Amino acid sequence: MTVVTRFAPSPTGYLHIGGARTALFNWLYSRHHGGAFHLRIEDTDRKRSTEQAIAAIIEGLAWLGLDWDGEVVHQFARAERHAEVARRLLAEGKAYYCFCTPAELEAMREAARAAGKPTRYDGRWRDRDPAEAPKDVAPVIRLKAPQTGETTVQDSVQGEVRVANDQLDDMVLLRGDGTPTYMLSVVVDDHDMGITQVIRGDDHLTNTFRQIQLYGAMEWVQPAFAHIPLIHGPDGAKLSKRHGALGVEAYREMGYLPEALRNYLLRLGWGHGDDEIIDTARAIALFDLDGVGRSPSRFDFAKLNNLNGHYLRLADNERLAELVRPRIEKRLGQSLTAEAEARVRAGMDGLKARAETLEQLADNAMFYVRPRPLPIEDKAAKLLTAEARAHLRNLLPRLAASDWSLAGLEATVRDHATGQGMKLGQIAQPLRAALTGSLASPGIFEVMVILGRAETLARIEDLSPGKELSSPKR
RNA sequence: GUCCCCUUCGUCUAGUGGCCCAGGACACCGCCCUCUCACGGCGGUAACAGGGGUUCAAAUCCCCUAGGGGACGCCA
Repeated sequence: MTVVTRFAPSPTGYLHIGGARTALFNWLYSRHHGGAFHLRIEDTDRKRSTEQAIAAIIEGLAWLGLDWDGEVVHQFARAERHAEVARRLLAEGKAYYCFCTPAELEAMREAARAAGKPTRYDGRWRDRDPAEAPKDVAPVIRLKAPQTGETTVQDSVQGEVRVANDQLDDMVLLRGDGTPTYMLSVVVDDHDMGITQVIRGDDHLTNTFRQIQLYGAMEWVQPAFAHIPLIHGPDGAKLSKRHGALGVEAYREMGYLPEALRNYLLRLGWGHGDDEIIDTARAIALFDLDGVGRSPSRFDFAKLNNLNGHYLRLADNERLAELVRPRIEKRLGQSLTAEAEARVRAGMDGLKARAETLEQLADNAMFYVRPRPLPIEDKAAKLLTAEARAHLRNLLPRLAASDWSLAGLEATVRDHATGQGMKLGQIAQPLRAALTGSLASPGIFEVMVILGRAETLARIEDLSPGKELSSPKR
């Protein structure tokens, strides 16, 4: 049987990180099995669904590189089909009208809770004559669910889970205004779309029992289910905006690469032996449901950062230059000159080796593009004592005459240091402070080569007596 | 409250009765490399929630307790 999966978010907000992982697992599963992956927007809640949310979900998936097959299915557009199923159930006596008002239901739940009983609908209209119906209440249609026996889910992740049918009440299929509920819509759509494997968050596990009852009533074959554990925040509580429940676009803004996020999300809740670094091609080859764990996992930025650093080092320099340019320009407050941009490109190998995110990459690249006089960080300024500056001034004529290459500059500076009875570090560090304004940077000879002779000499001359140190603008 | 699920280093996980006085990765700490910072290499600290069983043998099977999570809508 061909595998067909789907990702079915409700467009009431951004594509959050848990949804992204659910989408990834569905995508990987279908790709692994050579099947299809569909995107269905569950917009049956008209009040909360927005176009912006739909756009955010689609953009998020596209950025993550998760492509779907066929057209996007908008659930609400299929409302008439869903209603038709409800009416059929009604005609077959497998569903019934319920004339309870919301207030009445609320009172019912209130009373049950107070009595310490489960807060379920009591089925008061299940066998009642509709002739007794109040005239001013638009009825809902409820499923006449089995009241004895039990319902079992064979879950590909959680195993066999069973619940007594008397724990489940008669769910609403069609609302008073004639629109279908989520429970009805998912089942009908999953059936009509030929979904073979439903992979979704664990929070849907208990819904599954009711959905299985609906499959039973319609005499449809049910798909296989896989409920993956939820993602929690660093403190173990449900993921909230505080920790990592941000939209994927937020991760994009923080400077993460989609391939890094994919790898991170894959390993969150899924494992394959000792493998950690798994690119997408390998993920497709390896992914299967038996590798999915059963317990919730916590979101850990430290690990994401590490992984992102790994993929940053692997990334193409041209691509990184494009990605980092707007971040640099934002810091600079103006567009990059062609010369500045050329420096960033030339220095990319050295820069990307020292960054974990594009934001850090941009921070670290600033010394290449800032106009003179270069702002000097406090710690770097402290290193530029009068004595250190004197050493740098003495070096000036030799630099002016040096061969301007990695090897040539190193030879020049080493020779100078030795001549002064100093270690290389004693001159290299002040040099670094003067040229980058910082105590940490790419190799100093690489920096000099990329900066060029004129700029290098000028930055050193900026430190001459009488010239004030420029402090960093924050 | 009712029902369901989960529980191995701080975190993500490997482990499906003997190969485990528990392996890998991130983080952390040392050392090496070294012009700094990273990278890389080497080493270290650190876990089977607790208690009962079953078995020659349990992280692995069973029961109980505790803790955590999820679901109980005319939301999805």
